[in-house]
Amino acid sequence: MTEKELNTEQKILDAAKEVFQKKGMTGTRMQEIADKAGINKALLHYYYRSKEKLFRRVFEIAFALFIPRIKEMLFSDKPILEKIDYFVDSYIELLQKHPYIPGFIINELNRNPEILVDIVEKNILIKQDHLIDNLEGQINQGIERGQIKPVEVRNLLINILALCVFPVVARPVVQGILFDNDPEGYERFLAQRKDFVKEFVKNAIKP
Amino acid sequence: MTEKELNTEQKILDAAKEVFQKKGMTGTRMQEIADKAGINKALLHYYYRSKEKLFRRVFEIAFALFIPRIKEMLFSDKPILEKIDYFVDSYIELLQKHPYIPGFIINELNRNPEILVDIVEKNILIKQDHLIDNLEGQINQGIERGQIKPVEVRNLLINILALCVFPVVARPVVQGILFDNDPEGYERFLAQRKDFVKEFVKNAIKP
DNA sequence: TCTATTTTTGACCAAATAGTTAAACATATT
DNA sequence: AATATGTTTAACTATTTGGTCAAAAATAGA
Repeated sequence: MTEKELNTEQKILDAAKEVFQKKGMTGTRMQEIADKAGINKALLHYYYRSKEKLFRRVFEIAFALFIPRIKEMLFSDKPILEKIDYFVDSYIELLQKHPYIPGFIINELNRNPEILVDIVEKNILIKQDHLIDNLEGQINQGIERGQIKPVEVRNLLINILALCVFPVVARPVVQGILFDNDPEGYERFLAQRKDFVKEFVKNAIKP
Repeated sequence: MTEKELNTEQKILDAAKEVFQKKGMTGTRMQEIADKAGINKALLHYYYRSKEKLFRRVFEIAFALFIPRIKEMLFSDKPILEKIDYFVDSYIELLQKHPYIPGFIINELNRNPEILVDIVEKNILIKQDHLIDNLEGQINQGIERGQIKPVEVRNLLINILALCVFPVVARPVVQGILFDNDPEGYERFLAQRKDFVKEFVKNAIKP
């Protein structure tokens, strides 16, 4: 029945997310996913035909989760300084909710960059040219009005992303070396960082 | 003979570096390393006893490569602003020479954070407490002298690292989406970034 | 040159792993 | 109740994989 089918299908997908995102494509065993979902291994192949197919599904869902905020950053028409505040706040919040995903995406795309080609193909949002034109316009407006100093769009965008993503992705190293491997201490650090990042970026581009 | 032994041992290590750093521990096959080294698979086990041991060796060497610059950043006694310039320059240069290593380290530590414990144990440099005391002192000095605004050491340090490392680690995503998958374009972008990052950081902490 | 030691190899093994199949089970339809 | 359809399982297969071993080849020492 549809009710039950969706349940099992969803249970599999949830289990697959958990294992794939933590151990990566090559580090994941189908048996572990089956165990975590509480079902037989053959059922995995009944719903998703192969490991690769299941993996793609998980990857696409994970990737899509981080698209909307980027899209807002690029296309919404808040003034630039306001936009930075909003983006940093909501992106760091999202990252705290899904800390494994960025590392997962980065790692898997490094292993096989082709995955992105397929995704871009499916996603009209990021397929279009002139992706950054709108944001660039807003930045230029800010410059003309003397609100910020001249700054190249992509450099700025990447810097903001870097400041948000890096502490989550490199957590084991940073927590291990600079925080004496204390998870609670690192958690407090992350919570406090939102404001630091916002001020850091805005100061950096202040005229 | 020692001459030949070192040669084979080194050939294996070089091949192992290449494969492990690109495909990760779980994605690597011993056979592939043997092929790349041009030797029999059994020889791998003759020189390094197991996949795990060979992997550890590769990981430790890769990790150690990125220690000295961090050490300089923490312990040398240049004034803070000068130090930032020097660190960003030399770190980005190092990253361009070894673009696969940071992603490799981040990924493997995510898979198994225990690795870092062993490494810290072996490395007196990063084992010591009060790692950041010296840098903190220099920052406080800069603040007192009115050269920079008040800023928390770890936040600043992590921001600098983030700005250097992220564009290399997340290259497939960023190049794919913001640079139309053009490697040369991205290469030019990276080359030009050194100066942008230095100015960005120094502006961010300007009083 | 003869012998001992080290290096290298091909053949092999046991365990793990993605995927298959045929049958059992459950559910809906009539 | 009988049948058809969809779901789940246990058992199995073929292949891959890390690792071993005994013998061959190369090298060193006498």
